[in-house]
Amino acid sequence: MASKKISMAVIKRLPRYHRYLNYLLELGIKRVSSKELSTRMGITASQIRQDLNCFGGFGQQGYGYNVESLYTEIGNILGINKTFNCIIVGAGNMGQALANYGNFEKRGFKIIGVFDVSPDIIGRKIKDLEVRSLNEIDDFVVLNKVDIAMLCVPYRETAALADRIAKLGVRGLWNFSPMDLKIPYDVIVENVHLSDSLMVLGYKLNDRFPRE
Amino acid sequence: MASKKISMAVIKRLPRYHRYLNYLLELGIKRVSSKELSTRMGITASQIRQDLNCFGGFGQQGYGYNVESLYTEIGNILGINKTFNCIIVGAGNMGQALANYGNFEKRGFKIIGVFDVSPDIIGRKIKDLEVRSLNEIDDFVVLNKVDIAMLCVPYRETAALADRIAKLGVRGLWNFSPMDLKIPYDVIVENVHLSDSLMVLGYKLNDRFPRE
DNA sequence: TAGATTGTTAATCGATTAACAATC
DNA sequence: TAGATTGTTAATCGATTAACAATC
Repeated sequence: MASKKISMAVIKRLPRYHRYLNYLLELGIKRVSSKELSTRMGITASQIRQDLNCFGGFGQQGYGYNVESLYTEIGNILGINKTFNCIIVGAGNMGQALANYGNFEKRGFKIIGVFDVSPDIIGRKIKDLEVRSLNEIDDFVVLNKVDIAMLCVPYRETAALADRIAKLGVRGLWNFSPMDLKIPYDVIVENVHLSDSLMVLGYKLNDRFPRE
Repeated sequence: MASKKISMAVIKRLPRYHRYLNYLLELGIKRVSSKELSTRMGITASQIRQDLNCFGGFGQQGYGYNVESLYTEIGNILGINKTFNCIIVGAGNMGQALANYGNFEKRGFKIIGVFDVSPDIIGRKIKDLEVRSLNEIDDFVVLNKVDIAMLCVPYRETAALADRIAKLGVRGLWNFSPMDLKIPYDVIVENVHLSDSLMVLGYKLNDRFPRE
């Protein structure tokens, strides 16, 4: 599962394939051709075959793909069989939403700690985790080999906190602040820029349904 | 602001430009060249000029771009001077997070209603909005000319609700469920697939820091 | 004016699609 | 075997980058 040079365009489609295959699996469908998947997903069959072949020949001529094994394969490529230790930094609504969202755990993202600064929140339980003081974060990260920090703190605090956490050896940051983090450590940052997404929606709406 | 055929690649970069320009503005910087912006953003100067020229010549040879006016122009392109009436459907943690997040309002996305099914939540106040029963949603949407519905309901309920809401004339859906909505109405759907994003982070981590 | 930097065209690069031989 | 469908190569399309004349 090491690095060749798969393009990001391909990688970003993998979770979507994974979702669709999971859905087919739930429907009890055993095999699927690139053509059928193409119709369902609105992607060309060519692209599907091209994408899958980046990782190996999962299909069989004349038959198509076995849904279950393809699902498993893509899961493996995405590494959902491996576990990541995750912490949530900032237990506001967003942090709580993430903590309560069970789907991450299923995919190998285990939330082992939640941190906040507010005395009102510290000590409260979210699911089975007690919210800890941010003061404890440094020791916690080192002691528990935290892989990923999910940053749900206010804008102003994000940059400094990201830096502090990265310095401790966390390798991935999942950033919910509307800023692009620049960090002088070897860290992978994945952004969830909600307002960017909403603004794109706004643009499309104005474009499709012009006003005035 | 009607449709030519600007590529999505360009549109998706606009919010980012907007953010950076806002930042420069806050720093009190008056002018910026594509070269300088390039260094700051990690995008080639060529691309910046190419992108901006999709919408018109905002710059001036020998000078560069006026930060404030470029910021305004991009804001206009994104339509943040126009208002969208938005509702939040599902007042769980995610819905509450969105309701409490002030940044959307600033960009023209006005949240005018929050809906839920749970009797525990209906009637509670989030900011200045009382959570309404989902039963009222149909009348509310029509009466208040709702433009955008932000869908934060559980997976199982999303598809049916999206359909119901789209039928009422809502034009944009901001979907937080891990599924691709297929809706037989003229509606624009923008997805925030959090688990997809997290899985991509996972992939990058396994790729950059292989284990076992 | 000379220097800087845009707007824009042309060249390159990468990603998507088409086509088809291989093969189950 | 005949039909179906993959894996893969080649063709096309689109997006990014380079180059430079126009011009402030």
